[in-house]
Amino acid sequence: MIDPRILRDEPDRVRASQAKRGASPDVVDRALEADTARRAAIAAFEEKRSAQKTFGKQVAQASGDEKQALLAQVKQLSAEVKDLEAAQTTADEAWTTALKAIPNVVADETPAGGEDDFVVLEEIGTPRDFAAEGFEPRDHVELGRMLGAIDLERGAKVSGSRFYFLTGVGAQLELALVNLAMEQARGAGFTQVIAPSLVRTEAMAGTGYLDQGGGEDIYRIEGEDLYLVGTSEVPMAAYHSQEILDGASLPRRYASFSPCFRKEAGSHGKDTKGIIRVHWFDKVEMFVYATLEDAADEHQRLLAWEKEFLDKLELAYRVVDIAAGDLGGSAIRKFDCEAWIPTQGKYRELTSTSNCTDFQTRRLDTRGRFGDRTGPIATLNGTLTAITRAIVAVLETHQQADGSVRVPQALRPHLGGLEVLEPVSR
RNA sequence: GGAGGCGUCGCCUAGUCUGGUCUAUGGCGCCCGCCUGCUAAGCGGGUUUGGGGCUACAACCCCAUCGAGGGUUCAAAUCCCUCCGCCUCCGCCA
Repeated sequence: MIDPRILRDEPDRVRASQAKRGASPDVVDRALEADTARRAAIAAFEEKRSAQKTFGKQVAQASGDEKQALLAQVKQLSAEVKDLEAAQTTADEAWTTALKAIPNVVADETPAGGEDDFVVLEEIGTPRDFAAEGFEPRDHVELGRMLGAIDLERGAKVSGSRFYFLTGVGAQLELALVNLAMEQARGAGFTQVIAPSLVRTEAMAGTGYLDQGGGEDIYRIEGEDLYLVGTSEVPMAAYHSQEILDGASLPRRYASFSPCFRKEAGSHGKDTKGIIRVHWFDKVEMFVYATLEDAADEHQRLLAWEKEFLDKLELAYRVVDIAAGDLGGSAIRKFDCEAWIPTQGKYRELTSTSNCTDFQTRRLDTRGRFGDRTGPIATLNGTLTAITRAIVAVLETHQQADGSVRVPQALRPHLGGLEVLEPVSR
């Protein structure tokens, strides 16, 4: 949730942000009304409660008839306190609901508009010209089959559509990518984490995911208060919930591995072929707790680390500044790195990094201690590598005419020195 | 999964049976000051968090906060219920 002070003191800033997202400003006024009502309810309750407490002390000291007389008087007061407390609770819940309905206030730099209004910040590398090389590129499905790396048929047989098995060099490739990512993260001072991929409602709601379309894309475990996470951003955001972190310890950087589960409910018919869009994949995610002042700079650093990794995979990609309407509700700004996918003839998202400022920490009750006071802190997240999409980009980009795939230099040490993935006969 | 025990303001801890000066005890740690060639020791003071009022987001006043949420009561750390977590034993298992 956003800072209530911004809502109170600068409601127009919030309205402007809503406009930039292409969303209604009504939520702002509803929240302001709820705030006024809540504060009135608090004042009413506290006044009566204070009177009740004073009375209670007299009761404790009195005895006999005097005590009975006091008890008779205070009984009515007690009933009033109870009603006012209930009213306060109701008003407070209404306020929280209204406040949570407001997405984060987007950054000034964030482009206005929707999905198609992104701004390309830079293009790195040059897409391979297969025509000039004299052969037609195979897509990752065919390459995966030839290499014995990806088994979609059996994935569908066992688990249904949008599932896969990684086999042989495919499995090796995943572990190599994970190791390369973790190695880089470790070198940059990140704490490596293996995070739980099932979390409680509290954690899932804290990141803001349940508010976006009511969690349509999220798997829930039947009969239990557990959700399967779509990213380890969720457990890592909840990791320090209800904690006060030493301000001097910031930024705290985590590189977290976890499987990710997504229903992909809203993407029927999209990317049905291959492993571009699947119900489950593994991912190494960077997650950072930082000061509010440092958050924008840290966001750039996360982007730099993402680029460093894509450079190691020797991919052609571009960096995109996502428009306000296409941001998650938690983020004020988001950069995607999109790699060139030869057989699709376009750039596809491989990594994504968001600056969520204090939006998540407010919900999850994570604060910082700065000297003798406590204050809000920021969270940021960024993909180091999402395995399936990395595999797609690597296979398609580095394929050779005979269906073999050249292994990028940086990956070789993690594949036992393997320089080329060769087709296998099955 | 079964049985039992436990959860107090950074850490440890008193208090819970017998509800009411608990505005929660004491120790450790930490912070400020005094003392002191320096350090240590000693002495004095301070030290949960959130919210509301008023305001300079100070001071001050008030409310809540004893794992969480309900309930009983004039009054709950204390009694009752539900949930969560931890520990011990048993069962099961990678």
